[in-house]
Amino acid sequence: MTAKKSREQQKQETRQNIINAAFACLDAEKSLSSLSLREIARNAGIAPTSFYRHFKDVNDLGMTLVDEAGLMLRQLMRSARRRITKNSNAIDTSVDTLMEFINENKNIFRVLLREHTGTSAEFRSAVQREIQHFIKELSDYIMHRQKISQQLADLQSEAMVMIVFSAGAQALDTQPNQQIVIAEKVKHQLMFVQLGVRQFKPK
Amino acid sequence: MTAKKSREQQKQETRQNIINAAFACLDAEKSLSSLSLREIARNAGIAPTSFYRHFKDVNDLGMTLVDEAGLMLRQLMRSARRRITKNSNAIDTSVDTLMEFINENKNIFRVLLREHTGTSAEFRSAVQREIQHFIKELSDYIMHRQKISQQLADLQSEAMVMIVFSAGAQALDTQPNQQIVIAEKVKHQLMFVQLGVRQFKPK
DNA sequence: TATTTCAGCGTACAAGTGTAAGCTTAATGT
DNA sequence: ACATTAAGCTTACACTTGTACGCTGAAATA
Repeated sequence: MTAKKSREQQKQETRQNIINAAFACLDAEKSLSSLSLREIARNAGIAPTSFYRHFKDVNDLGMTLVDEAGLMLRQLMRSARRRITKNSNAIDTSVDTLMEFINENKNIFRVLLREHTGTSAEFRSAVQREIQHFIKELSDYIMHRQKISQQLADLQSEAMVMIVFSAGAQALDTQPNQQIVIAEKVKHQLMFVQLGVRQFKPK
Repeated sequence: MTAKKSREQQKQETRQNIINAAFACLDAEKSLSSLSLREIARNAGIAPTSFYRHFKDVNDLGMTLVDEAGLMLRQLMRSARRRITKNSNAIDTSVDTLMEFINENKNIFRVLLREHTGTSAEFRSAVQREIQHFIKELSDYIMHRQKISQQLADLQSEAMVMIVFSAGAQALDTQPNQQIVIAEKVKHQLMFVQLGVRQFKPK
């Protein structure tokens, strides 16, 4: 049986329904700016005007979605790093982890990719911030692992993230068998960057 | 005085007006999918329904815009390569040329960036095609210049283009003084890739 | 000169949008 | 026990959208 819900519990539940409905709507052919409040409400099973009880407007919801997506990505990184510390290749493990994430959370990754170059300056800078976090964490890891300067690690990290995200964008529109090809390609390209940095400032 | 125009001339002129109006509309906060036919018509100085005399729908116009934007980018590459062959650094010249282009044709570059991850699969693959052309031409140049295998040149070229485009995206939302920093950053990152490839397959 | 063609226009309509105003009803506070 | 609060609903309104239909007038063709 379903427990009786307090008012606050119920509200949080509805709020989460809205968020889930929005992520579900944000597929290959819907962006935050082309997503209507009514459409979200319909999918969340509430009346259009009830939306306002939870968010100021679609922009407000959008910021929440971006934050949530960014958070998931950072959590992913941590799990990937945990998988690495054995004797496995860091690049391979990271790429495989991210590719897996993208496939299992297509719409979440899509939000970040799409709004990164989207029509809302607010969303763009929010995504940019999330990506910077992503880069920063990788940079710290690289700096510690490869014993290079922070400046160099930042450059390497950013280059790598840009390459990986671009590959992710490709993967979103690609069948799983082709995705393996993309993953291999990316691993080589990341290797180039790593080797290049080592060469650039030897020891 | 204005010369009398033939019907065909007049039609082409109006068509071009529509294209120009559309590019003008596609600023920081308008994408092809959020751009309405009526808005374009308004800006082109024609009645909404007159639009149909020139394009089947906004999608049709969009494909034309993507093609045109891609063409400009390829022409740019050729001019950049012409500037290189002296004794200047290939990377520096290419980056500077592209950055210049982006600043002088913000909306044109924006269309490519935005529709690359946009909500229309048709646009996405059209932009992807244009980028592939871009990559291919750079790859040929690299292969010839650095005497490496085509496979390696393709990988290097793609990595470089992804890095440069990402930087371009950043530059679009950045003041000119900060753009110089971005340009310097990109040049280093491209150098990493170049050095890495050389290292990966020495000679 | 008479006929045909067709770019551009005005009108009209159905569908979808954001959101204001006010009601209902059940959980909460006193 | 009663009063208050607030999530969710229905209704309503002013807009914007794409596009079907039919007209006009001038250029092209015969």
